[in-house]
Amino acid sequence: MPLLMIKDLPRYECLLEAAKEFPDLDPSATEVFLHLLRTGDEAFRVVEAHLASHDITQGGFGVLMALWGNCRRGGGAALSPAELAGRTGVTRATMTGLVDTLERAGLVLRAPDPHDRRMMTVSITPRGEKRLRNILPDHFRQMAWLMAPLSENERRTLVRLFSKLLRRTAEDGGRSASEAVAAAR
Amino acid sequence: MPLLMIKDLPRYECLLEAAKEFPDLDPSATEVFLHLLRTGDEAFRVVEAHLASHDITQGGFGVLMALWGNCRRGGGAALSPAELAGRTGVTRATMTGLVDTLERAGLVLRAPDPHDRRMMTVSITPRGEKRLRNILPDHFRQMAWLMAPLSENERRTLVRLFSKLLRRTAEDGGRSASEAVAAAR
DNA sequence: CTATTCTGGTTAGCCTCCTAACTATCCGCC
DNA sequence: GGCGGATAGTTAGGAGGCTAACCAGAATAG
Repeated sequence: MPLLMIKDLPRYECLLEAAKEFPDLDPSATEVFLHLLRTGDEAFRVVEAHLASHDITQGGFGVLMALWGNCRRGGGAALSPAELAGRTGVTRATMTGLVDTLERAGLVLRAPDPHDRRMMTVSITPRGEKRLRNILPDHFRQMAWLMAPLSENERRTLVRLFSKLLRRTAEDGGRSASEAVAAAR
Repeated sequence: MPLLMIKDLPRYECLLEAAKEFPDLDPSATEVFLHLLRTGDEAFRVVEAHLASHDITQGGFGVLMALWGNCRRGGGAALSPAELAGRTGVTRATMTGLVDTLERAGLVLRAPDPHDRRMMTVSITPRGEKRLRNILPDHFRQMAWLMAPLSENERRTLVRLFSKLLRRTAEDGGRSASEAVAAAR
């Protein structure tokens, strides 16, 4: 999510002033929105840099985690590309490319599904699992380091507020947020 | 920031269990981290979709906002690509491509700098400004809609906690977070 | 049992983003 | 005044993301 808007977040007074010209501008909403995107982006870049030092991308890491997690919780050792795409929030076409890359690196294996000849199964290789176990401890430490400034109470608060926002984006099923905004006029 | 980890955030009990195997895993830190990335991603996608309906990308929008904002606050009507790259948090190489696209669409104009022949100046065209004024009201409404579930108090809290996290990622100047993590072992 | 429709994976083409290298220009220093 | 280092913009090459279109196989309708 690089390049969200501007790197230096505007001061609140600037937002108040801009709101005079744009009556639709809600200063506090804008401020928290910009902070959210900026903070998410920063956190994302930190872990992305860490993963890059282990020669793996965010996308590849997500796929490996999905496979490994599924395996560990007894869901079977393999998943179809469509299932992986659904779990990682990416299109099937993108998943093809990700699995290509991972397969080239020997971290993952593609095999035809014996029951349905349209389907493939993707499974993590021992090498992929080893790579993952190599990355994870640092990865966890990094998340802990990033969140260290927050007390347990503050963390609970954040999760609660995030959940509120996630319900917002998830709500109104087929109706997109744009439509909802348009309808509110 | 698409594909951050997994679409369905793990339940807290799962994190507690995983922490038994990985002593470095801080369950509450992991939980808030995942929620942060997920929420940021959702919010990002919402506005991205809205901007796409106006035939503009996040990157292009950021550039236009930087130019327009700079102009409005009396900083002059034009900025150099390097300056734009700095403000939007993108590399100079990326900015070349973004300005290319915007120039093709007639929203922006490139001109040589009269004082320094290495430099270019990028300025927003009337058409670009018109496009922006066309987008902004909906854009502001969208941010307000997304943040509507939060009270003013909750918004203040969020901004305060985000600021804490931003200080964390910005701190330790040259030293990267990875190194800090490594040093903490 | 055939025809239509649906579904899974891939391909093609585009955009954004990156790093690394290159070119042109400016600047400071001897 | 000229030479080396810094700086601005671009180019080249790669990866990830998307949509749209395609093809093979499966499911369903009649």
